[in-house]
Amino acid sequence: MSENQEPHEPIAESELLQIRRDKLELLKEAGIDPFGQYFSTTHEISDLKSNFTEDSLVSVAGRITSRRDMGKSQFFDIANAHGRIQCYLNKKGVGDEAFDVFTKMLDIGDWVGVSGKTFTTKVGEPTINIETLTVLSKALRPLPDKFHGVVDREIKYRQRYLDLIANPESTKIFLQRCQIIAEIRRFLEARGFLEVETPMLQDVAGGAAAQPFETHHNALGMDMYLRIAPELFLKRLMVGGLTKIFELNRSFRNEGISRRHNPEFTMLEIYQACADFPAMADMVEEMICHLAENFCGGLQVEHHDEEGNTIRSINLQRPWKRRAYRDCIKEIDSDWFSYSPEQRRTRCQELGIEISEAMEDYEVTQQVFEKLVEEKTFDPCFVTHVPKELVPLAKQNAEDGSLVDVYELIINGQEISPGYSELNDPDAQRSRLKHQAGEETQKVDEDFLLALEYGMPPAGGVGIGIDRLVMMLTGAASIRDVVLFPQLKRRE
RNA sequence: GCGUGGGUAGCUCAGCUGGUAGAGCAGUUGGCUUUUAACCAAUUGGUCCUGGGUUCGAAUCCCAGUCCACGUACCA
Repeated sequence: MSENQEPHEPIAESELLQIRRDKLELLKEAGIDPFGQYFSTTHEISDLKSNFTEDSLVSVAGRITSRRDMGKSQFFDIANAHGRIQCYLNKKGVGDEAFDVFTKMLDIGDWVGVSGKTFTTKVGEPTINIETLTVLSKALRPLPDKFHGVVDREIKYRQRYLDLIANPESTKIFLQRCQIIAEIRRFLEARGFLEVETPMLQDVAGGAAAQPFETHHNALGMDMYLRIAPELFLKRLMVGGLTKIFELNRSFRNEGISRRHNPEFTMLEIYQACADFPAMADMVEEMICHLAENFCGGLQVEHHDEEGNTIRSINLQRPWKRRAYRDCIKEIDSDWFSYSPEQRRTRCQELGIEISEAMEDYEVTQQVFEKLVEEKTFDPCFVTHVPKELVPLAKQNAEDGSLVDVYELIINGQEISPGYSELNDPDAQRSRLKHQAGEETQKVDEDFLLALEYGMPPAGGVGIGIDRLVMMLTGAASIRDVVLFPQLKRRE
Protein backbone atom coordinates (compact mmCIF):
# COMPACT_ATOMS: atom_id res chain seq x y z
CA MET A 1 0.00 0.00 0.00
CA SER A 2 2.92 2.32 0.60
CA GLU A 3 3.77 1.97 -3.09
CA ASN A 4 0.64 3.88 -3.96
CA GLN A 5 1.74 6.83 -1.89
CA GLU A 6 3.38 9.68 -3.71
CA PRO A 7 6.85 10.05 -2.21
CA HIS A 8 6.40 13.73 -1.42
CA GLU A 9 2.82 13.56 -0.34
CA PRO A 10 2.77 14.81 3.24
CA ILE A 11 2.35 11.85 5.53
CA ALA A 12 0.45 12.51 8.69
CA GLU A 13 3.03 10.82 10.86
CA SER A 14 4.87 11.83 13.95
CA GLU A 15 7.92 14.03 13.88
CA LEU A 16 10.01 10.98 14.73
CA LEU A 17 9.10 9.33 11.45
CA GLN A 18 9.55 12.53 9.47
CA ILE A 19 13.12 12.89 10.72
CA ARG A 20 13.93 9.41 9.44
CA ARG A 21 12.32 10.21 6.08
CA ASP A 22 14.46 13.35 5.92
CA LYS A 23 17.58 11.27 6.51
CA LEU A 24 16.41 8.91 3.76
CA GLU A 25 16.34 11.87 1.37
CA LEU A 26 19.78 12.97 2.51
CA LEU A 27 21.14 9.52 1.64
CA LYS A 28 19.56 9.65 -1.80
CA GLU A 29 20.95 13.14 -2.39
CA ALA A 30 24.40 11.89 -1.43
CA GLY A 31 24.07 9.21 -4.11
CA ILE A 32 23.77 6.38 -1.59
CA ASP A 33 21.22 3.60 -2.10
CA PRO A 34 19.35 3.53 1.24
CA PHE A 35 18.24 -0.04 0.64
CA GLY A 36 21.55 -1.53 -0.35
CA GLN A 37 22.88 -4.29 -2.50
CA TYR A 38 25.03 -7.40 -2.28
CA PHE A 39 27.55 -7.10 0.52
CA SER A 40 30.34 -9.59 0.92
CA THR A 41 31.04 -10.64 4.51
CA THR A 42 33.98 -12.56 5.92
CA HIS A 43 32.28 -13.60 9.14
CA GLU A 44 29.00 -14.06 10.91
CA ILE A 45 28.86 -11.65 13.85
CA SER A 46 28.56 -14.54 16.28
CA ASP A 47 31.60 -16.39 14.83
CA LEU A 48 33.68 -13.25 14.89
CA LYS A 49 32.93 -12.81 18.57
CA SER A 50 33.58 -16.40 19.59
CA ASN A 51 36.89 -16.67 17.71
CA PHE A 52 38.08 -13.15 18.21
CA THR A 53 41.62 -12.33 17.08
CA GLU A 54 43.03 -8.84 17.03
CA ASP A 55 44.24 -6.96 13.98
CA SER A 56 42.46 -9.01 11.34
CA LEU A 57 40.58 -7.42 8.48
CA VAL A 58 36.91 -8.38 8.62
CA SER A 59 33.59 -7.53 6.98
CA VAL A 60 30.32 -8.12 8.78
CA ALA A 61 26.75 -6.93 8.39
CA GLY A 62 24.13 -6.17 10.99
CA ARG A 63 21.63 -3.77 12.39
CA ILE A 64 22.76 -0.76 14.42
CA THR A 65 21.28 -1.42 17.86
CA SER A 66 22.94 1.24 19.99
CA ARG A 67 25.38 4.11 19.63
CA ARG A 68 27.65 6.09 21.88
CA ASP A 69 28.48 9.45 20.36
CA MET A 70 31.73 10.98 21.61
CA GLY A 71 32.11 13.69 19.04
CA LYS A 72 34.87 12.76 16.64
CA SER A 73 34.73 9.22 17.99
CA GLN A 74 31.66 7.05 17.55
CA PHE A 75 31.00 3.69 19.12
CA PHE A 76 28.05 1.61 18.04
CA ASP A 77 26.86 -1.98 18.12
CA ILE A 78 25.67 -3.98 15.16
CA ALA A 79 23.69 -7.12 15.80
CA ASN A 80 21.45 -9.82 14.45
CA ALA A 81 19.62 -12.65 16.17
CA HIS A 82 22.86 -14.56 16.68
CA GLY A 83 25.16 -11.95 18.10
CA ARG A 84 26.43 -8.43 18.58
CA ILE A 85 29.75 -6.73 17.93
CA GLN A 86 30.98 -3.25 18.76
CA CYS A 87 32.19 -0.98 15.99
CA TYR A 88 34.39 2.08 16.27
CA LEU A 89 34.26 4.97 13.85
CA ASN A 90 36.90 7.68 13.91
CA LYS A 91 36.47 10.89 11.94
CA LYS A 92 40.09 10.95 10.78
CA GLY A 93 40.12 7.23 10.09
CA VAL A 94 37.15 7.12 7.68
CA GLY A 95 37.17 10.69 6.36
CA ASP A 96 34.57 13.45 6.66
CA GLU A 97 32.12 12.08 4.09
CA ALA A 98 31.67 8.63 5.60
CA PHE A 99 31.65 10.16 9.07
CA ASP A 100 28.81 12.49 8.06
CA VAL A 101 26.86 9.59 6.59
CA PHE A 102 26.99 7.88 9.95
CA THR A 103 26.31 10.91 12.15
CA LYS A 104 23.78 12.73 9.96
CA MET A 105 21.98 10.04 7.97
CA LEU A 106 22.04 6.81 9.97
CA ASP A 107 20.01 5.84 13.01
CA ILE A 108 19.65 3.04 15.46
CA GLY A 109 17.73 0.41 13.51
CA ASP A 110 19.54 0.80 10.19
CA TRP A 111 21.33 -2.16 8.59
CA VAL A 112 24.95 -1.55 7.69
CA GLY A 113 27.92 -3.48 6.40
CA VAL A 114 31.26 -2.64 8.00
CA SER A 115 34.83 -3.47 7.05
CA GLY A 116 37.88 -2.84 9.16
CA LYS A 117 40.48 -4.23 11.51
CA THR A 118 39.64 -5.85 14.79
CA PHE A 119 41.01 -4.58 18.09
CA THR A 120 40.24 -4.68 21.78
CA THR A 121 39.37 -1.49 23.65
CA LYS A 122 40.79 -0.35 26.98
CA VAL A 123 37.94 -2.02 28.81
CA GLY A 124 38.38 -5.27 26.89
CA GLU A 125 35.53 -5.05 24.36
CA PRO A 126 36.17 -6.76 21.01
CA THR A 127 35.67 -4.06 18.41
CA ILE A 128 35.95 -3.39 14.67
CA ASN A 129 37.81 -0.23 13.72
CA ILE A 130 35.82 0.77 10.67
CA GLU A 131 37.53 1.58 7.41
CA THR A 132 34.48 1.45 5.16
CA LEU A 133 30.82 1.72 6.07
CA THR A 134 28.11 0.51 3.67
CA VAL A 135 24.44 1.38 4.03
CA LEU A 136 22.33 -1.79 3.63
CA SER A 137 18.87 -0.70 4.72
CA LYS A 138 17.39 2.42 6.23
CA ALA A 139 14.86 1.83 9.01
CA LEU A 140 12.02 4.31 8.68
CA ARG A 141 10.65 3.60 12.11
CA PRO A 142 12.37 3.72 15.50
CA LEU A 143 13.18 0.54 17.38
CA PRO A 144 11.71 -0.32 20.78
CA ASP A 145 13.47 0.74 23.96
CA LYS A 146 16.88 -0.92 24.07
CA PHE A 147 16.86 -1.41 27.80
CA HIS A 148 13.35 -2.60 28.58
CA GLY A 149 12.72 -4.28 25.26
CA VAL A 150 9.16 -4.92 24.11
CA VAL A 151 6.93 -5.67 27.07
CA ASP A 152 3.55 -5.10 25.42
CA ARG A 153 2.29 -8.62 24.60
CA GLU A 154 0.32 -7.39 21.66
CA ILE A 155 3.41 -5.89 20.00
CA LYS A 156 5.44 -9.00 20.84
CA TYR A 157 2.99 -11.23 19.03
CA ARG A 158 1.72 -9.02 16.22
CA GLN A 159 5.15 -7.63 15.39
CA ARG A 160 7.36 -10.55 16.30
CA TYR A 161 10.31 -8.97 14.50
CA LEU A 162 10.36 -6.24 17.15
CA ASP A 163 10.32 -8.84 19.90
CA LEU A 164 13.25 -10.61 18.20
CA ILE A 165 15.19 -7.38 17.81
CA ALA A 166 14.63 -6.15 21.33
CA ASN A 167 14.27 -9.23 23.53
CA PRO A 168 17.22 -11.65 23.50
CA GLU A 169 15.38 -14.06 25.77
CA SER A 170 12.63 -14.45 23.15
CA THR A 171 15.18 -14.97 20.40
CA LYS A 172 16.89 -17.62 22.51
CA ILE A 173 13.70 -19.65 22.81
CA PHE A 174 13.10 -19.58 19.06
CA LEU A 175 16.67 -20.58 18.29
CA GLN A 176 16.28 -23.46 20.75
CA ARG A 177 13.07 -24.46 19.01
CA CYS A 178 14.88 -24.55 15.65
CA GLN A 179 17.65 -26.67 17.11
CA ILE A 180 15.20 -29.04 18.78
CA ILE A 181 13.25 -29.59 15.56
CA ALA A 182 16.38 -30.07 13.48
CA GLU A 183 17.74 -32.53 16.04
CA ILE A 184 14.50 -34.53 16.15
CA ARG A 185 14.84 -35.04 12.41
CA ARG A 186 18.49 -36.13 12.78
CA PHE A 187 17.61 -38.41 15.71
CA LEU A 188 14.89 -40.22 13.79
CA GLU A 189 16.81 -40.36 10.52
CA ALA A 190 19.75 -41.93 12.37
CA ARG A 191 17.38 -44.68 13.53
CA GLY A 192 16.14 -45.43 10.05
CA PHE A 193 12.91 -43.43 10.06
CA LEU A 194 11.72 -41.77 6.89
CA GLU A 195 10.08 -38.35 6.96
CA VAL A 196 6.89 -38.30 4.91
CA GLU A 197 4.28 -35.70 4.04
CA THR A 198 0.60 -36.53 4.04
CA PRO A 199 -2.40 -34.37 3.19
CA MET A 200 -3.29 -31.36 5.27
CA LEU A 201 -6.36 -30.90 3.08
CA GLN A 202 -8.56 -33.85 3.88
CA ASP A 203 -11.94 -35.17 2.87
CA VAL A 204 -12.61 -36.50 6.37
CA ALA A 205 -10.85 -34.89 9.32
CA GLY A 206 -9.95 -38.01 11.27
CA GLY A 207 -7.34 -39.27 13.70
CA ALA A 208 -8.49 -37.21 16.67
CA ALA A 209 -11.61 -35.79 18.28
CA ALA A 210 -11.60 -32.07 17.56
CA GLN A 211 -13.41 -29.46 15.48
CA PRO A 212 -11.76 -29.01 12.09
CA PHE A 213 -11.44 -25.89 9.95
CA GLU A 214 -13.66 -26.20 6.92
CA THR A 215 -12.74 -25.05 3.45
CA HIS A 216 -13.86 -25.63 -0.12
CA HIS A 217 -12.17 -26.80 -3.28
CA ASN A 218 -13.67 -24.86 -6.18
CA ALA A 219 -12.66 -27.03 -9.13
CA LEU A 220 -13.71 -30.25 -7.43
CA GLY A 221 -16.80 -28.59 -6.01
CA MET A 222 -16.22 -30.25 -2.66
CA ASP A 223 -15.96 -29.15 0.95
CA MET A 224 -12.73 -30.12 2.59
CA TYR A 225 -11.12 -29.94 6.01
CA LEU A 226 -7.73 -28.96 7.32
CA ARG A 227 -6.34 -31.98 9.09
CA ILE A 228 -6.65 -32.29 12.84
CA ALA A 229 -4.04 -35.10 12.83
CA PRO A 230 -1.99 -36.98 10.21
CA GLU A 231 -2.52 -40.38 11.85
CA LEU A 232 -4.89 -42.07 9.42
CA PHE A 233 -2.71 -41.28 6.41
CA LEU A 234 0.48 -42.42 8.12
CA LYS A 235 -1.23 -45.73 8.84
CA ARG A 236 -2.20 -46.04 5.17
CA LEU A 237 1.51 -45.72 4.42
CA MET A 238 2.28 -48.59 6.78
CA VAL A 239 -0.22 -50.69 4.85
CA GLY A 240 1.86 -49.70 1.82
CA GLY A 241 5.01 -51.07 3.43
CA LEU A 242 6.60 -47.88 4.74
CA THR A 243 7.26 -49.36 8.15
CA LYS A 244 9.38 -46.72 9.91
CA ILE A 245 8.03 -43.26 9.24
CA PHE A 246 7.39 -39.91 10.82
CA GLU A 247 5.76 -36.63 9.95
CA LEU A 248 6.70 -33.38 11.66
CA ASN A 249 4.35 -30.61 10.61
CA ARG A 250 1.27 -28.56 11.30
CA SER A 251 -2.20 -29.72 12.26
CA PHE A 252 -5.18 -27.43 12.75
CA ARG A 253 -7.97 -27.47 15.29
CA ASN A 254 -10.88 -25.09 15.35
CA GLU A 255 -11.07 -24.85 19.13
CA GLY A 256 -10.49 -22.21 21.76
CA ILE A 257 -7.23 -20.29 22.01
CA SER A 258 -5.37 -20.27 25.29
CA ARG A 259 -1.96 -20.24 26.93
CA ARG A 260 -1.65 -23.86 25.77
CA HIS A 261 -3.59 -23.82 22.49
CA ASN A 262 -2.96 -22.27 19.10
CA PRO A 263 -5.31 -23.15 16.21
CA GLU A 264 -2.37 -24.36 14.15
CA PHE A 265 0.19 -26.34 16.06
CA THR A 266 3.13 -28.55 15.27
CA MET A 267 2.83 -32.25 15.81
CA LEU A 268 5.31 -35.06 15.42
CA GLU A 269 3.90 -38.49 14.72
CA ILE A 270 6.14 -41.54 14.54
CA TYR A 271 5.17 -45.08 13.51
CA GLN A 272 7.26 -48.19 13.70
CA ALA A 273 5.97 -51.54 12.46
CA CYS A 274 6.25 -54.48 14.84
CA ALA A 275 6.88 -52.21 17.82
CA ASP A 276 4.52 -51.53 20.71
CA PHE A 277 3.81 -48.69 23.11
CA PRO A 278 6.53 -49.58 25.67
CA ALA A 279 9.13 -49.62 22.89
CA MET A 280 7.90 -46.23 21.69
CA ALA A 281 7.97 -44.89 25.24
CA ASP A 282 11.64 -45.90 25.50
CA MET A 283 12.46 -44.05 22.32
CA VAL A 284 10.56 -40.91 23.33
CA GLU A 285 12.28 -40.91 26.70
CA GLU A 286 15.66 -41.20 25.04
CA MET A 287 14.85 -38.51 22.49
CA ILE A 288 13.59 -35.90 24.93
CA CYS A 289 16.57 -36.43 27.26
CA HIS A 290 18.88 -36.10 24.29
CA LEU A 291 17.25 -32.78 23.36
CA ALA A 292 17.36 -31.46 26.92
CA GLU A 293 21.03 -32.34 27.33
CA ASN A 294 22.04 -30.80 24.03
CA PHE A 295 19.99 -27.62 23.86
CA CYS A 296 18.48 -26.88 27.24
CA GLY A 297 21.40 -27.18 29.61
CA GLY A 298 20.78 -30.66 30.97
CA LEU A 299 18.21 -32.95 32.51
CA GLN A 300 17.25 -30.53 35.26
CA VAL A 301 15.02 -27.97 33.53
CA GLU A 302 14.28 -24.82 35.51
CA HIS A 303 11.25 -22.66 34.89
CA HIS A 304 11.32 -19.04 36.00
CA ASP A 305 8.71 -16.35 36.52
CA GLU A 306 8.95 -12.85 35.05
CA GLU A 307 11.23 -11.70 37.87
CA GLY A 308 13.59 -14.59 37.29
CA ASN A 309 12.67 -16.59 40.39
CA THR A 310 12.65 -20.35 39.95
CA ILE A 311 9.05 -21.48 40.07
CA ARG A 312 9.54 -25.07 38.99
CA SER A 313 12.33 -27.53 38.45
CA ILE A 314 11.63 -30.51 36.23
CA ASN A 315 13.81 -33.57 36.68
CA LEU A 316 14.18 -35.52 33.42
CA GLN A 317 16.65 -38.01 34.90
CA ARG A 318 15.96 -41.50 33.52
CA PRO A 319 14.30 -43.89 34.04
CA TRP A 320 10.98 -42.09 33.86
CA LYS A 321 8.10 -43.22 36.03
CA ARG A 322 5.52 -45.56 34.46
CA ARG A 323 2.20 -45.99 36.20
CA ALA A 324 -1.12 -47.53 35.28
CA TYR A 325 -4.00 -45.08 34.90
CA ARG A 326 -5.99 -46.88 37.56
CA ASP A 327 -3.16 -46.72 40.06
CA CYS A 328 -2.93 -42.96 39.52
CA ILE A 329 -6.63 -42.62 40.29
CA LYS A 330 -6.39 -44.93 43.30
CA GLU A 331 -3.74 -42.66 44.72
CA ILE A 332 -6.38 -39.92 44.84
CA ASP A 333 -9.03 -42.24 46.25
CA SER A 334 -8.15 -45.89 46.85
CA ASP A 335 -11.82 -46.91 46.74
CA TRP A 336 -12.62 -45.06 43.51
CA PHE A 337 -13.26 -48.13 41.41
CA SER A 338 -15.49 -49.81 44.02
CA TYR A 339 -17.93 -46.87 43.95
CA SER A 340 -21.09 -46.76 41.86
CA PRO A 341 -21.17 -44.16 39.08
CA GLU A 342 -23.37 -41.96 41.31
CA GLN A 343 -20.92 -42.22 44.18
CA ARG A 344 -18.12 -41.15 41.84
CA ARG A 345 -20.07 -38.04 40.90
CA THR A 346 -20.65 -37.19 44.54
CA ARG A 347 -16.97 -37.77 45.27
CA CYS A 348 -16.09 -35.33 42.47
CA GLN A 349 -18.04 -32.59 44.20
CA GLU A 350 -16.15 -33.32 47.43
CA LEU A 351 -12.88 -33.13 45.51
CA GLY A 352 -13.94 -29.81 43.96
CA ILE A 353 -14.08 -31.11 40.41
CA GLU A 354 -16.72 -29.78 38.08
CA ILE A 355 -18.62 -32.36 36.10
CA SER A 356 -21.59 -31.99 33.82
CA GLU A 357 -24.77 -34.06 33.61
CA ALA A 358 -23.92 -35.24 30.12
CA MET A 359 -20.65 -36.90 31.14
CA GLU A 360 -20.30 -40.65 30.90
CA ASP A 361 -18.90 -42.47 33.90
CA TYR A 362 -15.43 -42.90 32.33
CA GLU A 363 -15.38 -39.15 31.61
CA VAL A 364 -16.03 -38.43 35.28
CA THR A 365 -12.96 -40.52 36.13
CA GLN A 366 -11.05 -38.75 33.39
CA GLN A 367 -11.87 -35.40 34.99
CA VAL A 368 -10.30 -36.61 38.22
CA PHE A 369 -7.27 -37.72 36.25
CA GLU A 370 -6.88 -34.40 34.44
CA LYS A 371 -7.36 -32.13 37.43
CA LEU A 372 -5.71 -34.11 40.20
CA VAL A 373 -3.10 -36.20 38.41
CA GLU A 374 -2.13 -34.60 35.10
CA GLU A 375 -2.11 -30.96 36.26
CA LYS A 376 -0.07 -31.89 39.33
CA THR A 377 2.52 -34.07 37.57
CA PHE A 378 5.63 -32.13 36.61
CA ASP A 379 8.38 -34.72 36.42
CA PRO A 380 7.88 -37.12 33.51
CA CYS A 381 5.41 -39.95 33.98
CA PHE A 382 4.11 -42.42 31.43
CA VAL A 383 0.53 -43.17 32.40
CA THR A 384 -0.37 -46.52 30.85
CA HIS A 385 -3.42 -48.70 30.27
CA VAL A 386 -6.15 -46.11 30.03
CA PRO A 387 -9.86 -46.91 29.50
CA LYS A 388 -10.50 -47.91 25.91
CA GLU A 389 -13.26 -45.30 25.41
CA LEU A 390 -10.65 -42.56 25.56
CA VAL A 391 -8.57 -43.91 22.70
CA PRO A 392 -10.42 -45.50 19.77
CA LEU A 393 -7.32 -46.02 17.61
CA ALA A 394 -5.29 -48.16 20.03
CA LYS A 395 -5.17 -51.92 20.55
CA GLN A 396 -7.19 -53.40 23.37
CA ASN A 397 -5.21 -54.94 26.19
CA ALA A 398 -4.95 -58.73 25.90
CA GLU A 399 -5.75 -59.37 29.58
CA ASP A 400 -8.28 -56.61 30.26
CA GLY A 401 -10.50 -55.70 27.33
CA SER A 402 -11.68 -52.51 29.02
CA LEU A 403 -8.20 -51.03 28.66
CA VAL A 404 -6.01 -50.11 25.73
CA ASP A 405 -2.27 -50.54 25.31
CA VAL A 406 -1.21 -46.92 25.40
CA TYR A 407 0.86 -44.46 27.34
CA GLU A 408 0.14 -40.80 27.97
CA LEU A 409 3.37 -39.00 28.77
CA ILE A 410 2.77 -36.23 31.30
CA ILE A 411 5.42 -33.60 31.96
CA ASN A 412 5.02 -30.08 33.31
CA GLY A 413 1.35 -30.68 34.14
CA GLN A 414 0.49 -31.30 30.51
CA GLU A 415 0.13 -34.21 28.18
CA ILE A 416 3.25 -33.98 26.03
CA SER A 417 2.91 -37.22 24.10
CA PRO A 418 0.53 -40.12 23.67
CA GLY A 419 1.81 -43.46 22.39
CA TYR A 420 -0.13 -46.52 21.31
CA SER A 421 0.16 -50.07 20.30
CA GLU A 422 -1.79 -49.32 17.17
CA LEU A 423 -5.07 -51.06 16.46
CA ASN A 424 -4.67 -52.94 13.18
CA ASP A 425 -7.77 -55.15 13.20
CA PRO A 426 -10.06 -53.50 10.63
CA ASP A 427 -13.28 -54.92 12.07
CA ALA A 428 -12.37 -53.93 15.62
CA GLN A 429 -11.36 -50.51 14.37
CA ARG A 430 -14.66 -50.01 12.58
CA SER A 431 -16.65 -51.03 15.59
CA ARG A 432 -14.58 -48.87 17.99
CA LEU A 433 -15.06 -45.80 15.80
CA LYS A 434 -18.77 -46.46 15.34
CA HIS A 435 -19.45 -47.06 19.03
CA GLN A 436 -17.62 -44.11 20.45
CA ALA A 437 -19.27 -42.48 23.43
CA GLY A 438 -19.19 -38.96 24.79
CA GLU A 439 -19.57 -35.56 23.20
CA GLU A 440 -16.40 -35.45 21.15
CA THR A 441 -16.08 -38.31 18.72
CA GLN A 442 -13.80 -39.11 15.82
CA LYS A 443 -15.12 -39.11 12.29
CA VAL A 444 -15.24 -42.45 10.51
CA ASP A 445 -12.92 -42.45 7.52
CA GLU A 446 -14.12 -45.33 5.32
CA ASP A 447 -11.12 -45.05 3.04
CA PHE A 448 -8.86 -45.61 6.05
CA LEU A 449 -10.86 -48.65 7.12
CA LEU A 450 -10.58 -50.02 3.60
CA ALA A 451 -6.80 -49.64 3.80
CA LEU A 452 -6.71 -51.58 7.09
CA GLU A 453 -8.50 -54.46 5.40
CA TYR A 454 -5.43 -54.92 3.22
CA GLY A 455 -3.39 -55.51 6.35
CA MET A 456 -1.42 -53.09 8.52
CA PRO A 457 1.43 -54.59 10.51
CA PRO A 458 1.22 -54.32 14.29
CA ALA A 459 2.96 -51.10 15.18
CA GLY A 460 3.91 -48.64 17.84
CA GLY A 461 2.89 -45.05 17.27
CA VAL A 462 3.75 -41.80 18.98
CA GLY A 463 2.43 -38.28 18.83
CA ILE A 464 4.34 -35.37 20.32
CA GLY A 465 3.03 -31.84 20.61
CA ILE A 466 6.16 -29.98 19.61
CA ASP A 467 4.98 -26.60 20.87
CA ARG A 468 4.32 -27.96 24.34
CA LEU A 469 7.54 -29.93 24.29
CA VAL A 470 9.43 -26.72 23.54
CA MET A 471 7.49 -24.92 26.29
CA MET A 472 8.51 -27.60 28.75
CA LEU A 473 12.15 -27.62 27.66
CA THR A 474 12.58 -23.83 27.52
CA GLY A 475 10.31 -22.83 30.40
CA ALA A 476 8.07 -20.70 28.20
CA ALA A 477 4.84 -19.89 30.06
CA SER A 478 2.67 -19.57 26.94
CA ILE A 479 2.46 -21.35 23.61
CA ARG A 480 2.64 -17.85 22.10
CA ASP A 481 6.20 -17.66 23.31
CA VAL A 482 7.23 -20.71 21.27
CA VAL A 483 5.15 -20.08 18.12
CA LEU A 484 6.67 -17.28 16.03
CA PHE A 485 3.36 -15.93 14.79
CA PRO A 486 0.59 -17.01 17.14
CA GLN A 487 -2.99 -16.50 16.07
CA LEU A 488 -4.53 -13.24 17.26
CA LYS A 489 -7.76 -11.50 16.45
CA ARG A 490 -7.80 -9.33 13.38
CA ARG A 491 -7.33 -5.70 14.18
CA GLU A 492 -9.73 -3.42 12.35
C1' G B 1 -18.31 -18.64 24.52
C1' C B 2 -18.29 -16.77 29.70
C1' G B 3 -15.69 -14.13 33.88
C1' U B 4 -11.77 -10.77 35.73
C1' G B 5 -7.99 -7.18 34.76
C1' G B 6 -5.67 -3.85 31.35
C1' G B 7 -4.99 -0.11 26.82
C1' U B 8 -1.55 7.32 28.59
C1' A B 9 4.68 10.08 23.89
C1' G B 10 8.43 5.66 19.21
C1' C B 11 9.55 2.15 23.82
C1' U B 12 9.07 1.37 29.40
C1' C B 13 5.92 3.49 32.86
C1' A B 14 3.69 7.37 36.64
C1' G B 15 -0.67 10.32 36.85
C1' C B 16 -4.53 10.34 44.35
C1' U B 17 -11.24 11.49 46.26
C1' G B 18 -12.70 14.85 38.50
C1' G B 19 -9.45 20.92 37.96
C1' U B 20 -3.68 23.31 32.40
C1' A B 21 -0.86 15.54 30.58
C1' G B 22 4.47 13.81 33.46
C1' A B 23 9.37 10.94 33.94
C1' G B 24 13.36 7.69 31.96
C1' C B 25 15.10 5.91 27.34
C1' A B 26 14.91 7.10 22.05
C1' G B 27 14.79 11.76 18.98
C1' U B 28 16.59 17.02 18.00
C1' U B 29 20.58 21.01 19.01
C1' G B 30 25.40 21.99 21.20
C1' G B 31 30.04 19.88 23.73
C1' C B 32 33.55 15.76 24.14
C1' U B 33 38.91 10.92 19.85
C1' U B 34 38.56 4.11 23.77
C1' U B 35 32.69 4.50 25.06
C1' U B 36 29.18 0.53 26.26
C1' A B 37 21.96 1.62 29.82
C1' A B 38 28.57 6.55 27.76
C1' C B 39 28.57 11.43 29.86
C1' C B 40 27.28 17.07 30.28
C1' A B 41 23.74 21.10 28.81
C1' A B 42 19.31 22.53 26.38
C1' U B 43 14.95 20.85 23.89
C1' U B 44 10.79 18.66 20.66
C1' G B 45 7.11 15.13 20.96
C1' G B 46 0.08 13.26 23.07
C1' U B 47 -6.73 10.95 18.90
C1' C B 48 -4.81 9.58 27.24
C1' C B 49 -7.98 2.53 22.55
C1' U B 50 -12.99 4.07 20.04
C1' G B 51 -18.01 6.01 20.56
C1' G B 52 -21.64 7.91 23.77
C1' G B 53 -23.18 9.81 28.73
C1' U B 54 -22.77 12.55 33.66
C1' U B 55 -20.43 17.35 34.85
C1' C B 56 -19.04 24.29 34.67
C1' G B 57 -14.95 20.84 33.72
C1' A B 58 -13.31 13.70 32.29
C1' A B 59 -6.96 10.21 31.19
C1' U B 60 -9.78 9.90 35.92
C1' C B 61 -16.82 8.54 37.07
C1' C B 62 -20.91 5.67 34.11
C1' C B 63 -22.56 2.78 29.55
C1' A B 64 -21.41 0.32 24.97
C1' G B 65 -17.79 -1.41 21.63
C1' U B 66 -12.73 -3.00 20.47
C1' C B 67 -8.00 -5.38 21.16
C1' C B 68 -4.58 -7.79 24.67
C1' A B 69 -3.59 -10.76 29.12
C1' C B 70 -5.18 -14.19 32.80
C1' G B 71 -8.85 -17.76 34.40
C1' U B 72 -12.71 -21.08 32.66
C1' A B 73 -15.20 -24.34 28.74
C1' C B 74 -14.03 -27.21 24.10
C1' C B 75 -9.07 -29.23 22.92
C1' A B 76 -3.28 -31.07 22.45
